[in-house]
Amino acid sequence: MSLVKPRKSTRSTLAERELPEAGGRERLIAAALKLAAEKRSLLALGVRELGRMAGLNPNTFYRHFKSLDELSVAIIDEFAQDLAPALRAIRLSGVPVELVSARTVEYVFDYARQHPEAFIVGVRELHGSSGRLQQAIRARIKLVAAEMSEDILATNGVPGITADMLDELAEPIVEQVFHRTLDYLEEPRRRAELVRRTAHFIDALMTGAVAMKAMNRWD
Amino acid sequence: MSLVKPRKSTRSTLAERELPEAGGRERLIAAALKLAAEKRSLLALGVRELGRMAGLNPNTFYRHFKSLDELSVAIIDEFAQDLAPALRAIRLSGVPVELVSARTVEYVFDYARQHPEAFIVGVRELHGSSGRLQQAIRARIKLVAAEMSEDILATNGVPGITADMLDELAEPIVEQVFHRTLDYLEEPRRRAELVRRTAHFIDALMTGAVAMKAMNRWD
DNA sequence: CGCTCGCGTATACAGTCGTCTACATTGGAG
DNA sequence: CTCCAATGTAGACGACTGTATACGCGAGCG
Repeated sequence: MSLVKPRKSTRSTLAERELPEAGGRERLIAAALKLAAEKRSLLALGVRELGRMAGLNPNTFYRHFKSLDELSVAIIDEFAQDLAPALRAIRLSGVPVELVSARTVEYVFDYARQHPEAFIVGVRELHGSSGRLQQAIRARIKLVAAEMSEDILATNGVPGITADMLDELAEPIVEQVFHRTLDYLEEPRRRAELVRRTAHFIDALMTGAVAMKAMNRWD
Repeated sequence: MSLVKPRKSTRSTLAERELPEAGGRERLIAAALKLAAEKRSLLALGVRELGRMAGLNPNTFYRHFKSLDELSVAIIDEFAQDLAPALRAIRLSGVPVELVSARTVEYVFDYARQHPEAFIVGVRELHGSSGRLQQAIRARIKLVAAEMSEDILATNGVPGITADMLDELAEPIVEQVFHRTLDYLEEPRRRAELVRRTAHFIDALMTGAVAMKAMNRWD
């Protein structure tokens, strides 16, 4: 058994990420998010402007990433990992069914408040010109939607709704919540209303689908 | 009464727009749409790349537009004018109520097929980094949504629905249709399904809102 | 100790950029 | 006819770009 002490590098641990002396990679990621939220799509950023924003020489970029494409994918991966399990926890938490929508929406919106740039950039790239980034983000949306569907069926959260129906409705719902995070970030005075409206939207969609099925208008 | 013959210029009429010899302005607009649909936001395009795409010297851009911002607004104005009246015509046309959603969705999707770049760019800029363009596009969405609300109420198209409820629901509906145009453009094999699903979405949302109101769950 | 690797910097180069200035052509008005 | 406006081109300039190459430093290993 090899007892090799790992080589220490400037790749920071999670704790270090919160320090101003974070490593080059993290500084470039933070710089990219900030610039993409303010200016242009991740893939339209410049290596030199990234370097300036990160307080690094532009060439340092190539020490960590082969391309802007690789940087972009790394960013999406980084932010997509925490959210889905937390949403699932809310849905399986025993919150009264009538409140699940509002609680979930609140959670997502507050998460967006903690990572505003990630959400801004996420929504932007979902509709951007890079098919690859779109697909990466859409895959995450599909995952959240699939879990949501499973949970709703498992808990009988919406009596009368079927897997087929959720197959149609889950993604538009997740997407709508995703979009509304930007409103939530931009309009602090309307926050309570946005939560209420978004929860209404979800509940109305589910309720209507069930009613339409009962009337044989869901084919 | 002054009988002044209007000065002829290279500003083309609508018929001329379809000729390869269209004027500089139209060529720049077409070039901008094409580039923005393929590459980057309108405001991130370059004057020289526009010139190249339009087959013009880059300086010609400044003969027609003060800035990329002005070009962008001109593009949005150009494409927003035809759609709203046509949608209204469908809603007021006497089509059976159960079919209005599908007919409207079909019309919008086919319109998008005739102007693919405009829709691609429209959705992109709706979520882009230019607050001004966002607002311009959102204003058009609000207009379509407001007219839709009026028409639904005037024709009693959705019995039980109120102006308050439509105030919440109309824009998400219009926005959803707008977004789905891109799927319609990108996935020809799924076109019938996309029409059906989008119409379902609209009908379910309305039906659900009415049912929730009847249950006193719409506050 | 010397060597290697990771990560940072500096310099350089060729290319591209926006925009300025000047010029040219055409059509229409007086 | 001359003059002016609209619209197009060419050349120039300073600034900026991505990326190649070289160098430097510190940590860790043998």
